[in-house]
Amino acid sequence: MILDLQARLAAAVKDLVRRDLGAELADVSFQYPPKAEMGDLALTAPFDLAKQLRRKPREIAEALAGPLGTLPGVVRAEVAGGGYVNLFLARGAFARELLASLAAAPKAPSGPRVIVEHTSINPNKAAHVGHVRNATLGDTFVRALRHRGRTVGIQNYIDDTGVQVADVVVGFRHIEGKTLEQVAAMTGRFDYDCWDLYARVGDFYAADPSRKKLQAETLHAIEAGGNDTARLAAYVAARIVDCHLATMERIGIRYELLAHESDILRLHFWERAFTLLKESGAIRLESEGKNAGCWVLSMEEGEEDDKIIVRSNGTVTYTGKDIAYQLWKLGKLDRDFRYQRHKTYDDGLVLWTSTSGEGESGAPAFGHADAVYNVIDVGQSYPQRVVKAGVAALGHADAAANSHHLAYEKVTLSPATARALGYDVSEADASVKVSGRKGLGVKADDLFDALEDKARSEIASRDPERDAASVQAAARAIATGALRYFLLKFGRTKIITFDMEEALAFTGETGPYVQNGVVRARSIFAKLAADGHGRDALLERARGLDLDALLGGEEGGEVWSLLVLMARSEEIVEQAVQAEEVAVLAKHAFAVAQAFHSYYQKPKYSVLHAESEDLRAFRTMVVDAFVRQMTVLTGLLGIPLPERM
RNA sequence: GCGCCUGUAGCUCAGUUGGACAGAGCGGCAGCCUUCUAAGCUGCGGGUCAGGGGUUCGAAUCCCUUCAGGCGCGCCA
Repeated sequence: MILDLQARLAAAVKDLVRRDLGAELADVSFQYPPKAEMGDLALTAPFDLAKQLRRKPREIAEALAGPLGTLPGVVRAEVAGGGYVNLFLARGAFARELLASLAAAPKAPSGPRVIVEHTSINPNKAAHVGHVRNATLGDTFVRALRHRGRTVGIQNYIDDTGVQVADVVVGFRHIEGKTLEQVAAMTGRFDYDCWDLYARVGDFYAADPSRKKLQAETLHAIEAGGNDTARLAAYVAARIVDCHLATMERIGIRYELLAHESDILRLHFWERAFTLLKESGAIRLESEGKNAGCWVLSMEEGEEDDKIIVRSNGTVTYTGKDIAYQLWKLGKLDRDFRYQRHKTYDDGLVLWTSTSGEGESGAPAFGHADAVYNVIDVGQSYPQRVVKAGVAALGHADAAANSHHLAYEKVTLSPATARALGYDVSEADASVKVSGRKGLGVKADDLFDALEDKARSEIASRDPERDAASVQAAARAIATGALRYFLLKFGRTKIITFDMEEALAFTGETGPYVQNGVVRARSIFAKLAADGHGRDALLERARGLDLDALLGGEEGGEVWSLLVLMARSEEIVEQAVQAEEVAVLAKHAFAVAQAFHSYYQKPKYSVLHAESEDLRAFRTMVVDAFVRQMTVLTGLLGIPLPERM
């Protein structure tokens, strides 16, 4: 909401500068004074103008302060520091505007069409914490994009023909000697069983390197299709994907399309892309040198080596296939998948899957995006740059510019956590790498179970009488909030050294802290109702209050700083989208909750025991605004709000 | 060798396009529950922003350089 105000003020400031100083300001940026007493918005224009006008910032600030103080919505302006102009806003009007914006319905998506691809776990074993980091980042980014008006499609890419799936198939066939029927008859945690089996396959190859040829044969059979090996692989991948979907749904993460590698192969996306790349001259056939016989793509920037797209034996590299797929996402490949319904979520959202067989009618238009965000770990930066270069080389400069790699760092394990998982860790190690090959990692469901258990026991220690269903619902919400906040509070370029004890924290800068703020606020309404005060009547009464007066003074000042912080929310969401950094959202939600906790704590600001009906109405209004704002913010973070903690 | 990322309080991390005395959580110490649930609040202590140089009215932030750690650079996927 503060963005609108800033835009209005910026225009006024430009006019003023033009009229009084005869100078042009390109941008007017606002900052926030370090202390609330210093003002509500800080204008840095005098610094920007200093060079242009060859005058001291302070002098310019003094010249501007007078007229700035008379702008609409501003009650006074003060010069501060070396040349800031601090604006004091008209509190009543500002508060009314904020309240109106919080009451308004969210706007329907109308902006550019965007695809976000995230999760994309190899379908051969259970998901681990690192995968949850990917999914949480992607899911939260989607929520932020939608909030800012983008039309977003969520895709999860399934590499069902890769070497990882082949390895598990080798395990089933050659270690365990199982047929498809026997595998299908397995009960229990299939993804966990495959996790262990995958680790055993690593040992199996290591014990006799000649066994590696089983991997090659299996991979070949999977690609060829129409045989028992391929059918087993398809079964394993499909069943694991369903495990992953169930795991992610526990923390509120859903998808709209499962795009399968096998369909990209069968529908010949690559062949079409190859034709386009050759025709446009984007790739060239090398006749000599180390890459003789290969089709290569020149990397634009720097002295980088050419990237091989088609090998001298005529087969395409992984990166080549990825270029084809990216072209499809951007609507630059005149091929399409066919689609089938995979499942319907309980709220009616349909998850579609790609297919190369018969398609079903009713599928929305997938692909054809104006912008694409691929959420993939930072290790894939180079291939992602190649994909982008490939799109650009085809002459799609805009599409290439709109191809984003949302790169994030890995999750490693703290020595303590690795030891708890039964691994020997030397004293010197600061962290331990997760390894699917070794079966070393914290499984997502195990972590979530641990969080739920902890939440249940915390609840039980506070309220032993509470009924089981209510405990379960709250425990689930708290576990989700704790996990999502934990994974979101770090910047995405930061390696997270995962420590079980730290992840299980429910106090301090955590999801439960944020949730608890809202729960406490809501409990005020319940108490009010029990005491015979209607919330709606109080809110109605608040409409008639003199907010300028109430927002002055000691309590008013505290409320005012809470309102200003809340008003920054839209700006923060936009920042998260622009900087592709959702951690700022998490930090902001925490800051708002913190400001509220501090205010709420003081008995003298009690809503229930307010000195007058007007004060009660005023405080009710504040609490209501906080709940509304936090509902938006926690919704963006995917942090559910339990009825009670 | 080239490229990217990271280095800020004892620990884990924030720090917007350069801006006002460098912030939070945890841990430590001292307090606050017949008071809207204490998963909370208040106070105290804690920093040569890895080192050095430069640009600027102003640098944790930009440039150069050194050091330390991580990742990437394959006719693997």
